[in-house]
Parts: sequence; structure tokens; C-alpha cells
Amino acid sequence: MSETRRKLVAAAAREIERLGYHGTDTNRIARAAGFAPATFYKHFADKHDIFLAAHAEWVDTEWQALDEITGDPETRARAVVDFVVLHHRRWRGLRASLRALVATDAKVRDFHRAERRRQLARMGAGPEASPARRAIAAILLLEVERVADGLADGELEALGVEEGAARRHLASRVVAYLTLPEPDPPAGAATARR
Amino acid sequence: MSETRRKLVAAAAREIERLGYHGTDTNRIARAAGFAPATFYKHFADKHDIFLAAHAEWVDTEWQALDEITGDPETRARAVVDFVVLHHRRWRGLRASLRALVATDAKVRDFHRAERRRQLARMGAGPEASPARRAIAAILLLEVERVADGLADGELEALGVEEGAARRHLASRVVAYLTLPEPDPPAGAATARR
Amino acid sequence: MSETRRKLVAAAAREIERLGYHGTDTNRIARAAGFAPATFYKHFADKHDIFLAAHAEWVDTEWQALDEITGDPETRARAVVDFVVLHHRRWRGLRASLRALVATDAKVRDFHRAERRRQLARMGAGPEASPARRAIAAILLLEVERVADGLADGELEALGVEEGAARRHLASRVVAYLTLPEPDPPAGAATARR
Amino acid sequence: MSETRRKLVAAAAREIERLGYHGTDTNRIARAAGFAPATFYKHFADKHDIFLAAHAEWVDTEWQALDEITGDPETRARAVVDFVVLHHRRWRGLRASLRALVATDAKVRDFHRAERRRQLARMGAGPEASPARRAIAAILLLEVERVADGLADGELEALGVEEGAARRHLASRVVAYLTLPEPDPPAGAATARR
DNA sequence: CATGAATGAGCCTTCATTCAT
DNA sequence: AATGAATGAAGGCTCATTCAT
Repeated sequence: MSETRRKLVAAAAREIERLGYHGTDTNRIARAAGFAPATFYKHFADKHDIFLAAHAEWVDTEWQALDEITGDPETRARAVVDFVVLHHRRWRGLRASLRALVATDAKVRDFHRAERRRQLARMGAGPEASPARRAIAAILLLEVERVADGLADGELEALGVEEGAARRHLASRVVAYLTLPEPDPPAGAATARR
Repeated sequence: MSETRRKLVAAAAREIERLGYHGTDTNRIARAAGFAPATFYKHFADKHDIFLAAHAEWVDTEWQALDEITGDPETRARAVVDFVVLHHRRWRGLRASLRALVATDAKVRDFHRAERRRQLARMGAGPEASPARRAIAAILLLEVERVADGLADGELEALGVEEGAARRHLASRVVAYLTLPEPDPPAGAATARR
Repeated sequence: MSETRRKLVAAAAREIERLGYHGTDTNRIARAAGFAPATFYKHFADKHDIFLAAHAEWVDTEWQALDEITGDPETRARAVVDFVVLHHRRWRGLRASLRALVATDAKVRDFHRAERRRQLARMGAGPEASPARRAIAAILLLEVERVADGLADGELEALGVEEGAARRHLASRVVAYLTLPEPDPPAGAATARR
Repeated sequence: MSETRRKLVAAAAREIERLGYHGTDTNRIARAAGFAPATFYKHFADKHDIFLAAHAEWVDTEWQALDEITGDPETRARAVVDFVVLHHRRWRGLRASLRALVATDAKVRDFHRAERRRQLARMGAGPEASPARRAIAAILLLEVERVADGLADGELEALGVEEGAARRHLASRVVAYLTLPEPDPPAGAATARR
């Protein structure tokens, strides 16, 4: 990936984080990256495109971080929750734009769903797993993400919910999932992780 | 509230549902309601304003419906989940715009949070409840809502999660909340709940 | 003149004074007078029309006041300057709108010129007077008015010109005019004064 | 300054001259200059902005022309009056808009006053001069300008004032100012005059 | 590859004005 | 006479996008 492209993606992430997808424009992003407006369109087909790139990078970062977490279920669960909340808090503007675009834009929606499928697979709840397990995993994913978002943008604080309580609650859910009787993992699960 | 205003709100809800907040414009909304552009601004200060009105009505409808649900915990839980999923499905575009605007627009955010506080209070988890109860209630709220959204826009289906499983899962969570040992309700709690 | 019309004119004068002709609108004027928008158009053909009415009243007031000033040239001159400055200061917004409209709007321009002719006639410099006298009178008129406007809206103050000096200067000009050898006044000059 | 900007300013001056500031719009101006609407906003922050630019250029032109006038007081005075009347006549619509905006718009007002101060300084009546001299100079400025405007838009003609008479009158005032005993100029006054 | 310069389409909003009652 | 309710037309300004260099 060219250096220019990388700078543009980084600038886009920052801009969208601060102002929202509909709050910035491609000219701003290009300028923020140190380029002229036209340069933007040498590297991205359109505005949606760079959003996808920025979000993909965000997901990559998350996966890498989660991959490095090890230990017994309780420890892992807490570490996972801590990281997820941190990551969502750092990029809450980007996340909010994702939620908006997923609803309006078919390309973003498809892209996001593909990411989700990979995520589930990494949790041992891919197509090969039982429907029940998939349901539990998927719901856990949504719950953790949603509560992390809620903590990130102050929604829970505004409701008088103490952050520690919310984190502990989430961690307990994660533990419950991690200690679920693991189904026979399909051979090659490791490679399925990306 | 004037008939015109009502028509405008209804048209706005439909338009935003179909095209998203950023996908329609005030002229379209006015025309869809059968009026000229200027009429819009006789009834709403600006575009945000009508969104707030449309969303407030959505929330009202939800509350009214939920208020009418009675029965034992299991029955109630199922009915609640059914209605919430239905309602979110019917208005997923509106909901998505809400999520986007809450992130970008301070006015929408404040408005939404006030609604949330009322919602929690209705669940017996207002400021007078214990922090633990508030946390559980708030998280349940987010989870149910998130999963309902996920079912509504096909996110879960795309993950191979069967809808019935997801609903049952949610219902079990709701039951758990409903059967939580109720804290000593402060005198006058009944009136405080609205 | 109907009471309603009078109220509308007064409201228009106030509104234009505060916000300028292009800064208010007919709905505001009507509301400020305590009426509905449509009422405005029962009494005035259009927005220009009420401006003309408001300005005509302003001129009437000026003429009435000036008519009451008597005394020897020096005394009269000072009184005239004092009043003119006061009147322009009180209504500087209205005056500014006049200046703008005279330039853009033919109706306002014609109306204003007719007023001016009457004014000159009152100064003994109507069509019957000598060209030289007419020139002097007209220029005096413009000068006094312009300097009064300049004092009224702080233009001269901003230039470090002391108000007293400006007034004295104007008064000396007025005295010069008043002590000009009066041409044989045409019989009936008194009636020509309106 | 870019060629595009220059064209836009020229077009704005022409448009405002013909139709008044409130009579044109930025789209028209852009089209008149041969550009699309959006181009306007690459060069000017808003509509006021280009007016300021157009007027500043008008003032520059005036100063340059006046700077080139030399000769004995009588000759200079006549030339000055001739030029000023010509310039005001050519651009009376622009001047009228200035008068309107100065009254309503703070930015235009401040800008205009700064120009005025420079003008006075050029006349040897800046802050260093005596109050009396400043008053005389300022009033002369307003008078000449006002009468030039009056000639320019036919106001004086409509009053039956012969143009030559008005010009001679003004010239005599200018001569009076030019032959005023010059105050001891502060050292460095020559440079201070621009 | 990067860009300077430009743009068509369109959005939000306003306002003078109308008309049935 | 007064009005409630409405509006067509337009105006200021923005933005994703293009193209010749």
C-alpha cells in the first residue's frame, strides 16, 4: 500500500472521528493528509471507499490486540473487555459513522457483514458450529460492542451507571462464553482466523 | 398539535425510514406530506427538529405498546421481545439515523438521553434504584435494543443466526430481569415511573 | 387613516430602524404591530409601500419641528442643526435604508425627489428662484443632511472629529444661507410651504 | 491575485452597479464572470466578502487618480471635483450599496471606516492634525462625496440645479481647503501619509 | 503521481405575497 | 376588517467529483 494512501486513510480516520462521516468532506481529508483534493480520487474510488479502508484498519488493530491476549478465562475476559472498551472509546466517532452507514449504504453494509462473519469464525462460531452456539456468540458480540459503545460515548455514564459495574457485567458474559463446552473444533480452525 | 404538523412528522418518518436522515431533504418531506417547502419551516425550526419529533413519536408508540403487555414473566418477556423486534424492524431506517445523529449532533444526543432516563425509570431502575440494578437494567436495555436492531436489518440472519434462537435468548434475559428480587420500592415509586 | 394602518407604519419604522429594510420582513412588521401577516397587505400594496409611508411621516415630523423654530439667524441656525442632528440620530437606521432604496428602487427614488423639491421650495429655492440660489440651497441641504447622518451613525466620531466642531461648522453654513440677500419672494410663498 | 478572482471582482462590481447588492446573487456574479456557482466560494468567504473587495478596488482607483493630479490650487480643485464626480457617476450603484451596507453590516462598516481614516490622513488631517483641521477635512470629504453622489444619480438635476454650478461650488470649497494655512507638519508627515 | 482549478447539482432556509374564511 | 395557513420562487452556500497539466 502506497505511503500516500496510508496517510489518506489515517487522515480520514482522524477527520471522521472528530466530525463524523457526514461532517467532513473529501477535500478536507486530502488537505489534512497533506495533499490536494484530486489526489484523493487517485487512491479511492469515492468517499465510501476510504471509510471502508479506515474501518478495516480499525478492525485489524482490534484483532491483533485480541490475538495477543492469553490466560485463564477470567483474566482473558477482563483483558478483552478492557481493550474493547478502550478501543471503542478512542474511536467512538468512527464507530458512530459506521453504525449510520451500515444502515444507509449497501456497500458498507456488505463489507461490514463480511467482517462480522470472520469475527464469529474466530470465536469458534462459524458456519461449522451449532446454530445455538452461533446465536450465543453473535449476541455476545453485539452486546459487548453495544455496551462498549455506550461506555465510550458517555451514554451509560449519563444514566448513572458506574463504569466498573458495566465492565464486570460484560466480563462475566465473556467468561460464560469462554467456558462454554467447546464443540469439536474443525481441523484448521487456526487458519480460519483470517 | 396541528393536522399539518402531524402530516409532516409522518412524512418525515417515512422518508427518513426509506432514505436516511442525510438521504432526504426538507423539501422532499414537505412535498411528501402534501405541502410546499416553506410550510415545513412554519412548523419546525430546522431539519433536526422534525427528526426529534419523529423519533419522539416512535418512542411514544413503543411505550404505549409495552404498557399494555401483561401476564406472567415468561409471557410478558416473549411479548416484549416480539414487539420490540417488530417495532425496530418496521423502523430500522429511522433507528439507524438516530444512531448516526446521536453521535454527531448534541441536541439529538441530549434529547435521546433524556428519553433513555425515562425508560430506565419505567423499568424501576431510575435514580432511586441501587447502582447494581441500574447497571443491569441499562445493559439489558442496550442489549435488547441492539439485538432487535440486528435482527431488524438482517445482520443476524447474515451471520446464520436463526431468528427464533435470538428471540428466545433475549426473552430469557428479560425474564431474568423481571424476576430479579425487586428492591424496596420508595414510597410513591408508581407515580415516579412516569 | 385607520388606526391599524397607523400601528403598522409605526411598527415598520421601529423594525426598519433596528434591522434595516432588508433586515426585516413584512410578517415581522405585522406581528410587531400586533396583526397577522395578511393584514399587512390589506393596508399596503407591498413592502416598498410601507417604507414610503414610514419615511413620509419622518419627513413630516421634521418639517413640523423646523417650522416652529424662530429667532435671529444665529439662533435659528443652531436650533435647526441641533434638531436635524437629533432627528437623524434617532432614526439613523431608517435613513440608511432610505439611502439604499433610493438607489435601487425607482418608486422610492421618485417619491424622495418629490419630497426634496418641496423642501427646496420651503427654503425659498424652488423653481422660481435663481439657478445660483437653487444650487446653493440644494448643496446646503445635502451637506447638512450628510453631516447629520455622519454624526448620527458615529462616522465622524470614528474619525476623531469632535461633535461640537461639526455642529458649529454646519451652523455657520446655515447662517450664511439665511443671511443671503433674499430674492423677491414670489407672492404666496407661505402657501408654497406645503 | 489570481485571474479568476480578478474576474469575479469585476463581475461583482458590474452586477452590483446594475442591480444593487441585494439585487444580485452570488450565482449570477459567478456566471457573469464565466464560472460556476461553486467557484465563487473558492475565492470569497461569502457575499459580503466580494463586496468589500469590489469597493476596495474602487477606492484604490480613486486614490491613484487623485494622486496624479497636480497644479495650482484652482486647477487641482477643478480636476479633483471633475474626477470625483465622474467616478461616482460611473459607479453610483456600487456606492449606493455601500451606503446601505455600512448601515446594516458591521464588517462593511469597519472596513469603510478604516478606508476613511486613510483618506483623511492623505489629506493631511490624520490623528496628528489639529481637531479643527480634522473637522474641516472630514466635513469637506462628506460634502464632496455627497454632492458627487447627488450629481451622479440625478438628484440635483431633478431639483433644477445646474451641474456646472454645483461643480464650481464644490471646487471653491476644495480650494478653500487647499489654501488653508498648513499646520506645522510633524516630522515624517510625508511618510505618514501613506 | 500529484495537483490547481473548477463545477453541477442540490440542500437548507427565507420571504413577499395570497386566499378562503 | 382581520386572519390562519400556506406557498412559489429563489438565494446563499456546500460537496463529491473531474480533468488538463
